[in-house]
Amino acid sequence: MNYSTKQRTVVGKVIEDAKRPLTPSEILSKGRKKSLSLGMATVYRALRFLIDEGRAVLVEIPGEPPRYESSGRGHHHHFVCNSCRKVFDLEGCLCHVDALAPSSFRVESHEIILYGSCDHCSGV
Amino acid sequence: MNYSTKQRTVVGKVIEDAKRPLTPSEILSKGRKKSLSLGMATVYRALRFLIDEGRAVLVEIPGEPPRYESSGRGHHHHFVCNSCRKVFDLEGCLCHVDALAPSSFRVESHEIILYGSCDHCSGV
DNA sequence: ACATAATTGATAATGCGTTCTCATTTTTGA
DNA sequence: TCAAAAATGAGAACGCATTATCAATTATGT
Repeated sequence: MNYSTKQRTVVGKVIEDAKRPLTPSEILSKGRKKSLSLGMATVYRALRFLIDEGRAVLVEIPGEPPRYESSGRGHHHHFVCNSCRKVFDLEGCLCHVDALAPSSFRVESHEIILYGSCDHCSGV
Repeated sequence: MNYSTKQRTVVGKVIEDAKRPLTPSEILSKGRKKSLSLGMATVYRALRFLIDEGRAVLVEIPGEPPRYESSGRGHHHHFVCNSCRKVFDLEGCLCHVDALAPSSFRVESHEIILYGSCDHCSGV
């Protein structure tokens, strides 16, 4: 059970090498460059395994398709470029945002998402 | 063009009376209580008009269906209850979160979303 | 190398939210 | 009140991401 295959290795590498969260179809096309005739079903299956093993995490942005990134990047948040639609990792966090909730609410986690133009798109 | 109908009035009232962002199906069921045999297509059409007129705004939460709330509540953010899945408005904002982005990025807006248990669900 | 069990990939099927269709009803302005 | 234009609502159709199917391929342990 749970064989080690070329395809899963490729999907894992694509995610680890990426500097930003990727959509399943981005993972598919990057994986196909690294080699072989990778199928979409295999990408989804590999993602499930990677998440189960804790090697990848789901990154959800409102109005955007689900993306996946390597786990072990620590607590961080994301920047969405309104121009190229890419999602970037941000360093650090202002964790006292939890104080925004009324005291009768119990805060377990938070998300901060910035929107704007990335360096490439705003530099033009 | 653009008639004033009972159905649009009802959808507008449902959104204005709500203390939190509502999904289209929540709007449908609340609208049907207020009266009549409201249809889902009409809800979607009414939402389009309300948004075009600037009376309603779209609220998107990762992994959640789109919700709509009355505009004119000013700048604010949201709390998602992990238990009952309802979305609540939060007062205030820590707008210096924009500083999280690298200086080469141009920040245009931000979202802060807190997750946890609402007063009702955590009180049990 | 072998037998077994898991994986792959192309495609079909699914689920679900949203939009379209169109006959009927309602609003509007004259 | 009347004719024209718009809105309604039930259901069909659509788009799209994800999952299931299944024969063929590949990994695994002995």
